[in-house]
Amino acid sequence: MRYHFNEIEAKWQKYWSQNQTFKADNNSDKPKYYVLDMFPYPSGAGLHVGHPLGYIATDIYARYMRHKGYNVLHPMGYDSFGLPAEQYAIQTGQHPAKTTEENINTYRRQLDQIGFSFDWSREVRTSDSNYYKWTQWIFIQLFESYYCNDAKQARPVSELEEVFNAEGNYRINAAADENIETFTAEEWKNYSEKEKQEILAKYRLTYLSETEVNWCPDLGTVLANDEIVNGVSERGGHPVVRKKMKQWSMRITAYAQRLLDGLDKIDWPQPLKDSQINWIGRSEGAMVKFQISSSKFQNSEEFSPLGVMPEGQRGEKGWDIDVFTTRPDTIFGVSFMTLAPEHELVSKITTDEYKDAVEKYIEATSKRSERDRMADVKTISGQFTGAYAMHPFTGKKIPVWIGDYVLASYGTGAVMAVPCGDQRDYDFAKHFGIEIPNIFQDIDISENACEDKTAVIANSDFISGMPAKKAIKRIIYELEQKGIGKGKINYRLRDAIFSRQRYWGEPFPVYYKDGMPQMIDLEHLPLTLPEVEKYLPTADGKPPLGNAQVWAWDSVENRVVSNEEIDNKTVFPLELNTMPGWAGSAWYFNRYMDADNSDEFAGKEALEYWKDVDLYLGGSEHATGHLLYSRFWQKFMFDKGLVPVDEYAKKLINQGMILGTSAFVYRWEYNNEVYTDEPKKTIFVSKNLMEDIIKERSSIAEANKEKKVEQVDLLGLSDSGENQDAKWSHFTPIHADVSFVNASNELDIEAFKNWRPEYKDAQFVLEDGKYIVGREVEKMSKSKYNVVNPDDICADYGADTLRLYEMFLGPLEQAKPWNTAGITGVHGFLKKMWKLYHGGNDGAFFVSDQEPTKEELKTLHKTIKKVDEDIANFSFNTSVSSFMIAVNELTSQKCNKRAILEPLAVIVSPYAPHIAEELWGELGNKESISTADFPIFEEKYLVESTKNYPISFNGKFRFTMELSLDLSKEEIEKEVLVNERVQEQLAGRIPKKVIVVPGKIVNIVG
RNA sequence: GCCUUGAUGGCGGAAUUGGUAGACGCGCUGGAUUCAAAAUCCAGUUCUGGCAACAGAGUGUGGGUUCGAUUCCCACUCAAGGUACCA
Repeated sequence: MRYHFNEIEAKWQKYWSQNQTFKADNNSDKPKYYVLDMFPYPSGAGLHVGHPLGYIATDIYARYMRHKGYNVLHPMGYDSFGLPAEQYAIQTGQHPAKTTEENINTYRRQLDQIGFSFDWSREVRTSDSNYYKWTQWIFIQLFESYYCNDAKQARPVSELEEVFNAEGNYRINAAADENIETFTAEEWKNYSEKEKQEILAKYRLTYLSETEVNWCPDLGTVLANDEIVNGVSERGGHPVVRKKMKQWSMRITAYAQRLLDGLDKIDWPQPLKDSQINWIGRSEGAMVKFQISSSKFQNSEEFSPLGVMPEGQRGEKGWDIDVFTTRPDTIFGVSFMTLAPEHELVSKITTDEYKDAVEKYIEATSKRSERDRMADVKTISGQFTGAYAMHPFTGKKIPVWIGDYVLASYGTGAVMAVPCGDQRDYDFAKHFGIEIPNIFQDIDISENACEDKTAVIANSDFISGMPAKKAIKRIIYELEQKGIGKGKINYRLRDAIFSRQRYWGEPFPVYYKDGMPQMIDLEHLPLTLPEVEKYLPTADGKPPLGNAQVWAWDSVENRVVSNEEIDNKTVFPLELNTMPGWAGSAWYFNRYMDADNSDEFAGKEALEYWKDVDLYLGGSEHATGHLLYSRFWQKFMFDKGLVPVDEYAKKLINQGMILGTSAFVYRWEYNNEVYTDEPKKTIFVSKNLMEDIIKERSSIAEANKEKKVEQVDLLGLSDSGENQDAKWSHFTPIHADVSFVNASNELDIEAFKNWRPEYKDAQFVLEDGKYIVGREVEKMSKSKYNVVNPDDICADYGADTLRLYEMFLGPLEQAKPWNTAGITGVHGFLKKMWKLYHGGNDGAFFVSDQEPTKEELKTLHKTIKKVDEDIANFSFNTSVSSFMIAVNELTSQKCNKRAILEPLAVIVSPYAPHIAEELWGELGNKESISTADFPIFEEKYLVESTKNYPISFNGKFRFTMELSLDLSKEEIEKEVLVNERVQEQLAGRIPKKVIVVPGKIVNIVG
């Protein structure tokens, strides 16, 4: 019987599905183990061989843990809201739900044929209203919560109101370290309901605010910074402008410190932790308040009396500029201040004299996106405002400038400029001829600023002579004494904008009464997406939901009604924005624990049982998106007592990308000037030929250094005369679809010609009658025509071969190129393994019940040991090697013993489950192999009595000697020195020293 | 610039705490089988010299520690990923 993988695989996939073999139980005496993959967005292109890599690794782990006696949860689902389905809907008018459904079906078919042990009964889809009902509910919980800095956790907003009623917000503000205007209990009670709501919004964990965003008018949506390249949208290249919009935001900044601290207790890759640490960007320093003079006061050098700005000189209330600095010790080096052009004080403090210039400058900078400004480091630009601040310690007048090197979004959007201690300030000062006072002892600043923190401070009054650390402490103390500053920890992390002007996302459970947002009660959720005619923004610039006819909330009936009823006093407009892509993925791992629950996002018992993810696997590209937001939501839900742990994934591994091997053909282009009248010819030159030509050309060019080489006919195409004047232009590499190329890089010319009409009549210049393509490793992508489809691999070699080969390619965490040619190796291994069990007549199944030999047991047990270790280290590639070694050895031992082959099937089964199930069945077992225990490694089978010692001379290996392992150091040395070959090597010399490491090596130093 | 990761044959990669570098597979070369091909099997395959035994070199570069370094330390080069006027 031959190894008919297609039949075997179909048979067992059907068996697993019918018997629900991998359904996980929420109640079990076994210990739990939760293995999670990052769920995919179901794109229209389907899976390529890069996608299942991580799923195969987790599937091996899940199956292994089942063999080891764990109750394993291994679920899968779809992150099914997203832009591509919406773009497709805009183009074709098809409802995104429909295309999404179709894509999911394709994904499911593709996943099923690879033989994953997913518990599909727990499937989640973020676009399913039974799921997003709970996403909406979590949003409401965030709205109803604020971050209490005393308790260091989220608390109900109702508690905050109680505090305000009792004592105002003085104490809360002091703890929160926020710039929220203070009020007393009395004042609070006198505020209108609307005023109260506006104040509470400043504390809620999700809130509406005017946010400056990257607005793309053509796409009708807000773009994230990384969706903009060179000032235009990445998708389509449309212009992008900065625009203020009312948006929902998530107060993730409240959790900045806890998100940092939490990293210490989870086993995640250090690079990933580093990028989160970077993203959060904690820096310690101080806030300092600089008072601004009134525009009338312009004349003298200093304000007096020192430190207190006289009434007549001081600017209006609220004109003070707060700055954040990490180097308060350099404050005596301040010679100017710079505000971001967008800073709210700019228009107020600018004097009449400079108004025009400042407006012009702001106009010029607003045209550049923030990212643009940051990318362009070299150009120094700025404008003096005419205003002056007072130095808090010297009373000196400090000119206030604006400059686009200061970013509105970091710190307070203003800096105290210390040109001697900061290179950017230095360059700015040099450029505009501003004074550069030196406040460092024995440091030359004539060329560059001194950013070295070990420099001693000088010329700085009471901190002169102090090292930085001490000076910082002292300055902060003095600032606090004067009441114009304090120590402060600043974070780079910004609150996350949570609104999108798109259709295919979760609707907010929000309607607006008097312009104030109102939440819809849980019992009326889900609030499902309305039907719209067009998926584009409305003519007046509203999001796509603005096209919906039935999108108003009846607050009495508690249901969605037609917009026409808004005139009615109890009917209100619903929110038109939808939630961003990361909303649904920020908590899905909890839903898997109890996916069918319709009363709760997940039941308490299920949450208590599964608790957290033991192993989470996915790409590192989610480091600062999904993996940060989901940690934030988990911490919030933990604070609310909704989940039992505040970090949801104990261990995380980033799988490396599988790269494609692109194929290139080389188009030779004639000089267009010569061929303006001719129909353009397309000639492709075979790779090695092209390389020879290039080489030859450069050597001809070398030989004729002075003469210009213009008329060279290296291809011999000029015989007809028509190409006599052909000038060299160059070779253009063009992607050819990899399916046209065989293993020896030979192009199927006919297939290529039929690919595109413009190649129909192309000419090919061959070598040895073949067209050889060039190859290059790139990201696997449809646009590079280097995508390899797993369907083809499964059909040609089988799912077990695909699974083994993906693991065999290299370490899981490393990026590695795919090359289908190598797949015959692992496929051959499976065939060889099959043969071990089918040594009967005509390849019939045949195993014997004889006692295995010592050698056979040794092979088996060293393999068990290796695979145990490899799986613990996620080193799946080396396991595949050891399977090959085992099968090679057993084959040469002619082993057909049940006592060896039965456990062998079990250890292979996590990797190649179909063939293992089949062999397991043939061995006479009635249950699925997944119920079998993993064989136990026994040391006794590996114990050796002798060792082939490597004998080295001066560290250089020469030959081996077989010696008993019972020998002592001295005995080994004795035996070695009397050996003939050793004597030969020594040639009469007496060794200085003999190093003997029993069981390892002998090294003779002479 | 900063942070992170990496660099080993023609290719993918292996080498547990420093102890025989190149496991395993692909590819390639030769052979068996076959009318032929596929499939299968056997042998060889880091480089240089040599028929061979063997000798020399060798894990990005340069230094160091050590009896012994792919492994540890220092400096550098290159590549990939992340991030960026972060005050």
